Amino acid sequence: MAHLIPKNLPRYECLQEASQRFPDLDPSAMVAYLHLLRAGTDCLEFSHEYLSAHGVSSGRFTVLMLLLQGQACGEKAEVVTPAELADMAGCTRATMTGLIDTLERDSLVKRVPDSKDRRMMTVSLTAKGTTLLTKMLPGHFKRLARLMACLSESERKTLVRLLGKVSSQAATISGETPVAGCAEC
Amino acid sequence: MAHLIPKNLPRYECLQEASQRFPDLDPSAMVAYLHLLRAGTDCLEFSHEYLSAHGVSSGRFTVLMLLLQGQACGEKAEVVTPAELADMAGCTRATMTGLIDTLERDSLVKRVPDSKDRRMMTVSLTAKGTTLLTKMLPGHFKRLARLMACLSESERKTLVRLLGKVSSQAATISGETPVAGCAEC
DNA sequence: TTTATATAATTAGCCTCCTAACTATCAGGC
DNA sequence: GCCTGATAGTTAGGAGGCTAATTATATAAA
Repeated sequence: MAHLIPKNLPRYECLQEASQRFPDLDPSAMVAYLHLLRAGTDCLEFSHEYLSAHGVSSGRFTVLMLLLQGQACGEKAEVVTPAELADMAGCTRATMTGLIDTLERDSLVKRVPDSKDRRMMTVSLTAKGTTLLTKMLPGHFKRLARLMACLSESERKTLVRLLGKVSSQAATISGETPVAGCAEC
Repeated sequence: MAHLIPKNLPRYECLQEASQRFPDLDPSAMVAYLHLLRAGTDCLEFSHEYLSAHGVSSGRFTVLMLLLQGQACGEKAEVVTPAELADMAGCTRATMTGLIDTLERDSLVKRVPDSKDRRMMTVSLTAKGTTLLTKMLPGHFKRLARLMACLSESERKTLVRLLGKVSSQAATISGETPVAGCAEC
Protein backbone atom coordinates (compact mmCIF):
# COMPACT_ATOMS: atom_id res chain seq x y z
CA MET A 1 0.00 0.00 0.00
CA ALA A 2 2.93 2.34 0.57
CA HIS A 3 4.28 4.18 -2.38
CA LEU A 4 7.73 2.73 -2.50
CA ILE A 5 9.38 5.89 -1.33
CA PRO A 6 12.83 5.41 0.17
CA LYS A 7 12.52 5.15 3.93
CA ASN A 8 15.79 6.91 4.67
CA LEU A 9 16.12 10.12 2.74
CA PRO A 10 19.59 10.94 1.44
CA ARG A 11 21.68 13.30 3.51
CA TYR A 12 22.04 16.85 2.30
CA GLU A 13 25.79 16.53 1.78
CA CYS A 14 25.24 13.53 -0.43
CA LEU A 15 22.81 15.53 -2.55
CA GLN A 16 25.29 18.39 -2.80
CA GLU A 17 27.93 15.95 -3.92
CA ALA A 18 25.53 14.50 -6.48
CA SER A 19 24.73 17.99 -7.74
CA GLN A 20 28.33 18.22 -8.93
CA ARG A 21 27.73 15.32 -11.26
CA PHE A 22 24.25 16.53 -12.19
CA PRO A 23 24.19 20.30 -12.51
CA ASP A 24 20.41 20.25 -12.91
CA LEU A 25 19.95 18.82 -9.44
CA ASP A 26 18.81 21.43 -6.95
CA PRO A 27 19.57 19.94 -3.53
CA SER A 28 17.09 21.96 -1.50
CA ALA A 29 14.35 21.37 -4.06
CA MET A 30 15.07 17.65 -3.91
CA VAL A 31 14.97 17.68 -0.12
CA ALA A 32 11.61 19.43 -0.13
CA TYR A 33 10.26 17.03 -2.75
CA LEU A 34 11.41 13.92 -0.90
CA HIS A 35 10.08 15.13 2.43
CA LEU A 36 6.76 15.86 0.84
CA LEU A 37 6.48 12.38 -0.61
CA ARG A 38 7.70 10.86 2.64
CA ALA A 39 5.18 12.78 4.77
CA GLY A 40 2.34 12.07 2.37
CA THR A 41 3.11 8.38 2.43
CA ASP A 42 3.37 8.42 6.22
CA CYS A 43 -0.05 10.07 6.51
CA LEU A 44 -1.58 7.62 4.10
CA GLU A 45 -0.09 4.74 6.02
CA PHE A 46 -1.29 6.29 9.26
CA SER A 47 -4.88 6.40 8.05
CA HIS A 48 -4.59 3.01 6.48
CA GLU A 49 -3.69 1.48 9.86
CA TYR A 50 -6.97 2.59 11.33
CA LEU A 51 -9.18 2.10 8.28
CA SER A 52 -7.93 -1.37 7.48
CA ALA A 53 -8.72 -2.44 11.03
CA HIS A 54 -12.32 -1.81 9.99
CA GLY A 55 -11.96 -3.65 6.73
CA VAL A 56 -11.99 -0.53 4.58
CA SER A 57 -9.20 0.42 2.21
CA SER A 58 -8.26 4.00 1.51
CA GLY A 59 -10.02 4.04 -1.84
CA ARG A 60 -13.15 2.46 -0.47
CA PHE A 61 -13.20 4.92 2.40
CA THR A 62 -13.01 7.82 -0.04
CA VAL A 63 -16.03 6.49 -1.90
CA LEU A 64 -18.01 6.01 1.29
CA MET A 65 -17.16 9.55 2.41
CA LEU A 66 -18.22 11.01 -0.91
CA LEU A 67 -21.53 9.21 -0.61
CA LEU A 68 -22.02 10.38 2.97
CA GLN A 69 -21.20 13.92 1.95
CA GLY A 70 -23.70 13.78 -0.91
CA GLN A 71 -26.21 12.51 1.60
CA ALA A 72 -25.48 15.07 4.32
CA CYS A 73 -24.25 18.29 2.74
CA GLY A 74 -26.78 17.51 0.02
CA GLU A 75 -27.28 20.91 -1.50
CA LYS A 76 -27.41 19.95 -5.11
CA ALA A 77 -26.93 16.32 -5.99
CA GLU A 78 -29.26 13.95 -4.23
CA VAL A 79 -28.32 11.06 -6.43
CA VAL A 80 -24.79 10.19 -7.38
CA THR A 81 -23.66 8.27 -10.43
CA PRO A 82 -20.49 6.18 -10.74
CA ALA A 83 -19.12 8.70 -13.24
CA GLU A 84 -19.58 11.56 -10.79
CA LEU A 85 -17.95 9.53 -8.05
CA ALA A 86 -14.99 8.78 -10.31
CA ASP A 87 -14.61 12.46 -11.09
CA MET A 88 -14.77 13.47 -7.45
CA ALA A 89 -12.43 10.73 -6.30
CA GLY A 90 -9.99 11.41 -9.10
CA CYS A 91 -9.94 7.92 -10.54
CA THR A 92 -11.16 6.33 -13.75
CA ARG A 93 -14.66 5.01 -14.21
CA ALA A 94 -13.30 1.52 -14.55
CA THR A 95 -11.67 1.82 -11.16
CA MET A 96 -14.89 3.12 -9.68
CA THR A 97 -16.77 0.16 -11.10
CA GLY A 98 -14.38 -2.15 -9.28
CA LEU A 99 -14.67 -0.26 -6.02
CA ILE A 100 -18.45 -0.20 -6.16
CA ASP A 101 -18.39 -3.92 -6.98
CA THR A 102 -16.60 -4.80 -3.79
CA LEU A 103 -18.50 -2.27 -1.69
CA GLU A 104 -21.76 -3.67 -3.00
CA ARG A 105 -20.57 -7.20 -2.39
CA ASP A 106 -20.05 -6.20 1.25
CA SER A 107 -23.51 -4.58 1.29
CA LEU A 108 -22.08 -1.15 2.11
CA VAL A 109 -23.51 0.57 -0.95
CA LYS A 110 -26.20 -0.27 -3.46
CA ARG A 111 -26.73 0.38 -7.14
CA VAL A 112 -30.13 1.50 -8.38
CA PRO A 113 -30.81 1.84 -12.12
CA ASP A 114 -31.90 5.33 -13.15
CA SER A 115 -35.51 5.42 -14.22
CA LYS A 116 -35.12 8.06 -16.91
CA ASP A 117 -31.81 7.19 -18.54
CA ARG A 118 -31.33 3.48 -18.68
CA ARG A 119 -27.59 3.81 -19.22
CA MET A 120 -27.16 5.33 -15.80
CA MET A 121 -26.95 3.92 -12.32
CA THR A 122 -27.36 5.62 -8.97
CA VAL A 123 -25.16 4.70 -6.05
CA SER A 124 -26.06 5.22 -2.42
CA LEU A 125 -25.05 4.09 1.04
CA THR A 126 -26.95 1.23 2.60
CA ALA A 127 -27.95 1.32 6.22
CA LYS A 128 -25.02 -0.97 6.93
CA GLY A 129 -22.66 1.40 5.15
CA THR A 130 -23.96 4.40 7.07
CA THR A 131 -23.68 2.55 10.35
CA LEU A 132 -20.12 1.47 9.63
CA LEU A 133 -19.10 5.02 8.77
CA THR A 134 -20.68 6.65 11.78
CA LYS A 135 -19.10 4.01 13.99
CA MET A 136 -15.60 4.46 12.64
CA LEU A 137 -15.48 8.17 11.87
CA PRO A 138 -15.03 9.47 15.42
CA GLY A 139 -11.95 7.33 15.92
CA HIS A 140 -10.57 8.36 12.55
CA PHE A 141 -11.09 12.05 13.31
CA LYS A 142 -9.49 11.65 16.73
CA ARG A 143 -6.43 10.08 15.18
CA LEU A 144 -6.11 12.82 12.58
CA ALA A 145 -6.49 15.48 15.25
CA ARG A 146 -3.72 13.82 17.24
CA LEU A 147 -1.55 13.52 14.15
CA MET A 148 -1.81 17.24 13.50
CA ALA A 149 -1.55 18.16 17.17
CA CYS A 150 2.18 18.51 16.54
CA LEU A 151 1.46 21.69 14.58
CA SER A 152 0.13 24.96 15.96
CA GLU A 153 -2.75 26.70 14.22
CA SER A 154 -0.39 29.10 12.52
CA GLU A 155 1.93 26.29 11.47
CA ARG A 156 -1.03 24.51 9.92
CA LYS A 157 -1.93 27.63 7.99
CA THR A 158 1.63 27.96 6.77
CA LEU A 159 1.81 24.31 5.79
CA VAL A 160 -1.45 24.50 3.86
CA ARG A 161 -0.31 27.65 2.09
CA LEU A 162 3.03 26.14 1.04
CA LEU A 163 1.46 22.86 -0.04
CA GLY A 164 -1.10 24.78 -2.05
CA LYS A 165 1.71 26.54 -3.87
CA VAL A 166 3.33 23.26 -4.77
CA SER A 167 0.07 21.71 -5.92
CA SER A 168 -0.78 24.60 -8.19
CA GLN A 169 2.75 24.76 -9.51
CA ALA A 170 2.49 21.08 -10.42
CA ALA A 171 -0.79 21.76 -12.20
CA THR A 172 0.69 24.72 -14.03
CA ILE A 173 3.75 22.90 -15.29
CA SER A 174 1.82 19.79 -16.25
CA GLY A 175 -0.75 21.88 -18.02
CA GLU A 176 1.52 23.86 -20.27
CA THR A 177 3.20 21.08 -22.23
CA PRO A 178 2.93 17.34 -22.07
CA VAL A 179 6.17 16.31 -20.36
CA ALA A 180 7.96 19.57 -20.87
CA GLY A 181 11.56 20.20 -20.02
CA CYS A 182 12.59 17.16 -21.95
CA ALA A 183 14.12 18.85 -24.97
CA GLU A 184 17.05 16.50 -24.97
CA CYS A 185 15.07 13.38 -25.70
CA MET B 1 -1.66 5.43 -10.18
CA ALA B 2 -2.98 8.26 -8.03
CA HIS B 3 -4.11 7.32 -4.58
CA LEU B 4 -7.74 8.03 -4.91
CA ILE B 5 -7.65 11.26 -2.99
CA PRO B 6 -10.60 13.58 -3.64
CA LYS B 7 -9.67 16.11 -6.27
CA ASN B 8 -11.69 18.94 -4.78
CA LEU B 9 -11.07 19.33 -1.11
CA PRO B 10 -14.11 20.23 1.01
CA ARG B 11 -14.59 23.88 1.86
CA TYR B 12 -13.71 24.99 5.34
CA GLU B 13 -17.27 25.98 6.18
CA CYS B 14 -18.45 22.51 5.24
CA LEU B 15 -15.90 21.00 7.61
CA GLN B 16 -17.01 23.33 10.39
CA GLU B 17 -20.58 22.29 9.79
CA ALA B 18 -19.54 18.63 9.87
CA SER B 19 -17.66 19.20 13.11
CA GLN B 20 -21.02 19.94 14.75
CA ARG B 21 -22.13 16.42 13.95
CA PHE B 22 -18.73 14.93 14.77
CA PRO B 23 -17.20 16.66 17.78
CA ASP B 24 -13.94 14.77 17.24
CA LEU B 25 -13.43 16.41 13.88
CA ASP B 26 -10.83 19.17 14.03
CA PRO B 27 -11.42 21.24 10.89
CA SER B 28 -7.98 22.80 10.63
CA ALA B 29 -6.30 19.44 11.26
CA MET B 30 -8.43 17.92 8.53
CA VAL B 31 -7.57 20.70 6.12
CA ALA B 32 -3.86 20.22 6.76
CA TYR B 33 -4.17 16.48 6.37
CA LEU B 34 -6.09 16.69 3.12
CA HIS B 35 -3.75 19.25 1.64
CA LEU B 36 -0.82 17.08 2.53
CA LEU B 37 -2.29 14.06 0.80
CA ARG B 38 -3.32 16.18 -2.14
CA ALA B 39 0.11 17.75 -2.59
CA GLY B 40 1.86 14.41 -2.16
CA THR B 41 -0.33 12.85 -4.79
CA ASP B 42 0.22 15.80 -7.12
CA CYS B 43 3.99 15.49 -6.77
CA LEU B 44 3.88 11.77 -7.36
CA GLU B 45 1.75 12.30 -10.42
CA PHE B 46 4.10 15.04 -11.58
CA SER B 47 7.09 12.71 -11.43
CA HIS B 48 5.12 9.88 -12.92
CA GLU B 49 4.36 11.96 -16.00
CA TYR B 50 8.02 12.28 -16.78
CA LEU B 51 9.19 8.87 -15.67
CA SER B 52 6.48 6.96 -17.48
CA ALA B 53 7.44 8.72 -20.70
CA HIS B 54 10.70 6.81 -20.30
CA GLY B 55 8.97 3.54 -19.51
CA VAL B 56 9.86 3.59 -15.83
CA SER B 57 7.32 3.47 -13.04
CA SER B 58 7.81 5.19 -9.73
CA GLY B 59 8.73 1.99 -7.94
CA ARG B 60 11.11 0.88 -10.64
CA PHE B 61 12.75 4.30 -10.62
CA THR B 62 13.30 4.06 -6.89
CA VAL B 63 15.07 0.74 -7.34
CA LEU B 64 17.26 2.07 -10.13
CA MET B 65 18.19 5.11 -8.04
CA LEU B 66 19.10 2.95 -5.07
CA LEU B 67 21.35 0.89 -7.27
CA LEU B 68 22.95 3.96 -8.79
CA GLN B 69 23.50 5.39 -5.33
CA GLY B 70 25.12 2.16 -4.16
CA GLN B 71 27.30 2.35 -7.23
CA ALA B 72 28.25 6.01 -6.90
CA CYS B 73 28.18 7.00 -3.23
CA GLY B 74 29.57 3.53 -2.60
CA GLU B 75 31.09 4.00 0.80
CA LYS B 76 30.07 0.76 2.37
CA ALA B 77 28.02 -1.64 0.32
CA GLU B 78 29.47 -2.50 -3.05
CA VAL B 79 27.01 -5.28 -3.60
CA VAL B 80 23.32 -4.99 -2.91
CA THR B 81 20.92 -7.81 -2.17
CA PRO B 82 17.17 -7.84 -2.86
CA ALA B 83 16.53 -7.83 0.88
CA GLU B 84 18.59 -4.69 1.36
CA LEU B 85 16.85 -3.03 -1.56
CA ALA B 86 13.47 -3.90 -0.07
CA ASP B 87 14.50 -2.39 3.26
CA MET B 88 15.77 0.78 1.66
CA ALA B 89 12.79 1.16 -0.61
CA GLY B 90 10.34 0.44 2.17
CA CYS B 91 8.57 -2.46 0.50
CA THR B 92 8.41 -6.19 1.11
CA ARG B 93 10.87 -8.64 -0.33
CA ALA B 94 8.14 -10.17 -2.40
CA THR B 95 7.45 -6.81 -4.00
CA MET B 96 11.15 -6.33 -4.65
CA THR B 97 11.33 -9.72 -6.34
CA GLY B 98 8.59 -8.61 -8.70
CA LEU B 99 10.25 -5.29 -9.45
CA ILE B 100 13.61 -6.91 -10.12
CA ASP B 101 11.85 -9.43 -12.34
CA THR B 102 10.50 -6.78 -14.65
CA LEU B 103 13.66 -4.69 -14.50
CA GLU B 104 15.70 -7.73 -15.38
CA ARG B 105 13.28 -8.63 -18.16
CA ASP B 106 13.95 -5.19 -19.60
CA SER B 107 17.71 -5.71 -19.15
CA LEU B 108 18.04 -2.72 -16.83
CA VAL B 109 19.43 -4.71 -13.90
CA LYS B 110 20.99 -8.14 -13.51
CA ARG B 111 21.02 -10.73 -10.77
CA VAL B 112 24.26 -12.48 -9.84
CA PRO B 113 24.28 -15.35 -7.36
CA ASP B 114 26.46 -14.74 -4.32
CA SER B 115 29.53 -16.96 -4.30
CA LYS B 116 29.74 -17.39 -0.53
CA ASP B 117 26.13 -17.73 0.55
CA ARG B 118 24.17 -19.59 -2.06
CA ARG B 119 20.85 -18.32 -0.72
CA MET B 120 21.72 -14.79 -1.68
CA MET B 121 21.69 -12.84 -4.90
CA THR B 122 23.30 -9.54 -5.71
CA VAL B 123 21.62 -7.02 -7.93
CA SER B 124 23.34 -4.40 -10.03
CA LEU B 125 22.64 -2.02 -12.86
CA THR B 126 23.45 -3.12 -16.37
CA ALA B 127 25.09 -0.77 -18.83
CA LYS B 128 21.67 -0.26 -20.37
CA GLY B 129 20.23 0.64 -16.97
CA THR B 130 23.00 3.10 -16.24
CA THR B 131 22.62 4.70 -19.65
CA LEU B 132 18.88 5.05 -19.25
CA LEU B 133 19.28 6.68 -15.85
CA THR B 134 21.96 9.15 -16.88
CA LYS B 135 19.89 10.04 -19.92
CA MET B 136 16.70 10.72 -18.01
CA LEU B 137 18.00 12.14 -14.73
CA PRO B 138 18.84 15.66 -15.92
CA GLY B 139 15.31 16.17 -17.20
CA HIS B 140 13.86 14.76 -14.01
CA PHE B 141 15.98 17.04 -11.86
CA LYS B 142 15.07 20.03 -13.99
CA ARG B 143 11.40 19.32 -13.56
CA LEU B 144 11.72 18.97 -9.81
CA ALA B 145 13.69 22.20 -9.61
CA ARG B 146 10.92 23.93 -11.55
CA LEU B 147 8.27 22.38 -9.36
CA MET B 148 9.89 23.74 -6.24
CA ALA B 149 10.77 27.06 -7.82
CA CYS B 150 7.47 28.29 -6.40
CA LEU B 151 9.04 28.22 -2.94
CA SER B 152 11.86 30.41 -1.65
CA GLU B 153 14.76 28.84 0.17
CA SER B 154 13.32 29.80 3.52
CA GLU B 155 9.89 28.50 2.57
CA ARG B 156 11.49 25.19 1.63
CA LYS B 157 13.18 25.02 5.01
CA THR B 158 9.90 25.75 6.75
CA LEU B 159 8.06 23.18 4.68
CA VAL B 160 10.64 20.49 5.39
CA ARG B 161 10.55 21.30 9.09
CA LEU B 162 6.76 21.09 9.31
CA LEU B 163 6.60 17.91 7.24
CA GLY B 164 9.25 16.38 9.43
CA LYS B 165 7.11 17.10 12.47
CA VAL B 166 4.13 15.38 10.90
CA SER B 167 6.18 12.35 9.84
CA SER B 168 7.65 11.83 13.25
CA GLN B 169 4.32 12.40 14.94
CA ALA B 170 2.85 9.67 12.72
CA ALA B 171 5.68 7.36 13.71
CA THR B 172 5.20 8.16 17.38
CA ILE B 173 1.48 7.53 17.42
CA SER B 174 1.73 4.37 15.32
CA GLY B 175 4.52 3.10 17.51
CA GLU B 176 2.84 3.42 20.87
CA THR B 177 -0.18 1.20 20.37
CA PRO B 178 -1.43 -0.77 17.42
CA VAL B 179 -4.38 1.27 16.21
CA ALA B 180 -4.77 3.33 19.32
CA GLY B 181 -7.58 5.77 19.95
CA CYS B 182 -10.11 3.13 19.09
CA ALA B 183 -11.42 2.41 22.56
CA GLU B 184 -15.00 2.47 21.37
CA CYS B 185 -14.71 -0.55 19.10
C1' DT C 1 25.53 -36.66 12.60
C1' DT C 2 21.23 -35.39 12.70
C1' DT C 3 17.74 -32.26 13.82
C1' DA C 4 15.83 -27.85 14.68
C1' DT C 5 15.70 -23.10 13.70
C1' DA C 6 16.58 -18.99 11.08
C1' DT C 7 17.19 -16.62 6.79
C1' DA C 8 17.14 -15.37 1.36
C1' DA C 9 14.49 -15.47 -2.26
C1' DT C 10 10.62 -16.91 -4.65
C1' DT C 11 5.81 -18.28 -5.55
C1' DA C 12 0.73 -18.02 -5.23
C1' DG C 13 -3.20 -15.49 -4.63
C1' DC C 14 -5.56 -11.17 -3.53
C1' DC C 15 -6.59 -5.99 -4.01
C1' DT C 16 -6.42 -1.63 -6.29
C1' DC C 17 -4.99 1.12 -9.75
C1' DC C 18 -4.51 1.82 -14.93
C1' DT C 19 -5.75 1.79 -20.36
C1' DA C 20 -8.28 0.09 -24.10
C1' DA C 21 -12.02 -2.25 -25.95
C1' DC C 22 -16.86 -3.49 -25.64
C1' DT C 23 -22.14 -3.09 -24.82
C1' DA C 24 -26.16 -0.63 -24.30
C1' DT C 25 -28.56 3.48 -24.54
C1' DC C 26 -29.61 8.21 -25.88
C1' DA C 27 -29.98 12.23 -29.07
C1' DG C 28 -29.68 14.59 -33.56
C1' DG C 29 -29.75 14.84 -38.71
C1' DC C 30 -31.21 12.80 -43.08
C1' DG D 1 -38.12 5.97 -39.18
C1' DC D 2 -32.97 5.01 -39.38
C1' DC D 3 -27.76 6.07 -39.30
C1' DT D 4 -24.21 8.48 -36.76
C1' DG D 5 -21.99 9.86 -32.91
C1' DA D 6 -21.76 10.65 -27.95
C1' DT D 7 -22.18 8.84 -23.36
C1' DA D 8 -22.65 5.40 -19.04
C1' DG D 9 -21.09 1.50 -17.41
C1' DT D 10 -18.62 -2.74 -17.69
C1' DT D 11 -15.10 -6.04 -19.06
C1' DA D 12 -10.32 -7.69 -20.16
C1' DG D 13 -5.70 -7.55 -19.33
C1' DG D 14 -1.66 -5.54 -17.18
C1' DA D 15 1.34 -3.52 -13.38
C1' DG D 16 2.56 -2.92 -8.75
C1' DG D 17 1.45 -3.30 -3.95
C1' DC D 18 0.44 -6.79 -0.02
C1' DT D 19 0.42 -11.39 3.04
C1' DA D 20 1.27 -16.11 3.61
C1' DA D 21 3.33 -20.25 2.20
C1' DT D 22 7.37 -22.67 -0.13
C1' DT D 23 12.16 -23.87 -1.31
C1' DA D 24 16.91 -23.86 -0.56
C1' DT D 25 20.61 -22.92 2.23
C1' DA D 26 23.08 -21.83 6.44
C1' DT D 27 23.82 -22.28 11.38
C1' DA D 28 23.40 -23.99 15.96
C1' DA D 29 22.28 -27.55 19.19
C1' DA D 30 21.64 -32.41 20.68
